[in-house]
Amino acid sequence: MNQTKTSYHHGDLRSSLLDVATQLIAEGGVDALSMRKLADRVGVSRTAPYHHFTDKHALLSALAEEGFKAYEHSLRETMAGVSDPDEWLPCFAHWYLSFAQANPELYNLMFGQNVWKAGEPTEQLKGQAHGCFRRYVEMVSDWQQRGLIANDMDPLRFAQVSWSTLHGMSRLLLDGIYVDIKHLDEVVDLAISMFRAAGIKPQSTD
Amino acid sequence: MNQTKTSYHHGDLRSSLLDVATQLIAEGGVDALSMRKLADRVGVSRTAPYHHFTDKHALLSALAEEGFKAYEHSLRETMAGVSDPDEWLPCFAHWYLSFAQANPELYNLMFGQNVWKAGEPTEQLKGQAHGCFRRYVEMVSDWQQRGLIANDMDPLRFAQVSWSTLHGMSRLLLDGIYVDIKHLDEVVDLAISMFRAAGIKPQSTD
DNA sequence: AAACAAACTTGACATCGTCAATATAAAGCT
DNA sequence: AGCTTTATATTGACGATGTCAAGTTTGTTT
Repeated sequence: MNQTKTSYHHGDLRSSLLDVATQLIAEGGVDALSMRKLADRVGVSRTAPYHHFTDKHALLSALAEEGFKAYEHSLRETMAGVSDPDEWLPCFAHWYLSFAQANPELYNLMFGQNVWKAGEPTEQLKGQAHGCFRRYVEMVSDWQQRGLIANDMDPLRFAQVSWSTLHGMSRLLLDGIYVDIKHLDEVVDLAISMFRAAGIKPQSTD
Repeated sequence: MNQTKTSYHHGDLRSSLLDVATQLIAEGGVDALSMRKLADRVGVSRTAPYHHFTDKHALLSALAEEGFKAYEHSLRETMAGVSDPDEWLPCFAHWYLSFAQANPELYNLMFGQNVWKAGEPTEQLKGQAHGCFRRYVEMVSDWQQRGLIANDMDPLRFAQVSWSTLHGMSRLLLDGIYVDIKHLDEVVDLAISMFRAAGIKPQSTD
């Protein structure tokens, strides 16, 4: 499993880099990842990684891509185990926050400025992220057709708002602004009930 | 207005540093702010800033604190101009996103990992942030008493969820994940209607 | 005037991302 | 087989960064 690294050519540097990078990030956050330390850990010279990633930014993007794959895989696996349609929405919401909590650094990478703002995001990455979101919109449409949420809303808009809610909660949590993790489930539950109530008109006067 | 800087002692370094730092950040983001460049720009040696801020982190925290003051000031000013209670909630929501958009780098600082995760946040900063949130919870309570939103919800929980929504939208926008700024108002409007519908039970079978 | 503390400076160090030039190994062609 | 090309890895170097340590200048207190 480990690299033999007796020869000049490593043989499988690219994936080794990604592995060790994940490990380094898990140990001390994204800031703890430096190209030099990474190369050192893999057992290769400082600049060797640059033959596989043009940039540090490119490396991070690649990690984010893997994150999106893990995201979809985990999502699919979780949802597959839920047969009761009434549980789909709450299940998704709770799963989303669990995922963020379980992979905080990965989540940061996937949705952080690191990858999206500084230096244009890869086409591949953009595609993957958009794919994730598009699939979510489809889920929303499905929920609407099944009457789980109001169907007089633009599914895209509803997806945008609800995603924002989950993303915002995740961020507040991961960034350490929201320290009160004990009542997280309650917060998520209220969010879910708000999603369900969406589209219902409050009893108006006319 | 500009520093005279003929003497050895600057006289008002601390605030000059904050001013120029704000300027530098406005020019090229937080990443464009380096202690050395900052000192240089102010016309002082590299390490002079360290007599006023123990850390780069401390500097950023101080900036974030100013951000929170600006936040409250802007909020107060905006809300003061709205007499119709029905407009309070939508007004707040739209204002929130305007603020984030108008001061992207400041917003990043106020709610970003820079200040909250890496290196413990100052007590002062924590106090200010919590104060902001506490006041928001009070606003929510007020809305409930006026019947603008359902009053059978824990105001704290509602505040947490709605803040998450607004924060999440802001982040997606600022981080460049949400590119479609054209329809932002529509998204905010749906969020508002969801806030209003919250607490109302969907017509159930029993 | 002397002592002290605050504000500021220069010098230095380790770390970082990354370019250029070079060396080595593997693969392809004749 | 040898020769060439291409992919891969290395060392050296540069400029930038955050920040410590030791010294210098100024203002303040006694």
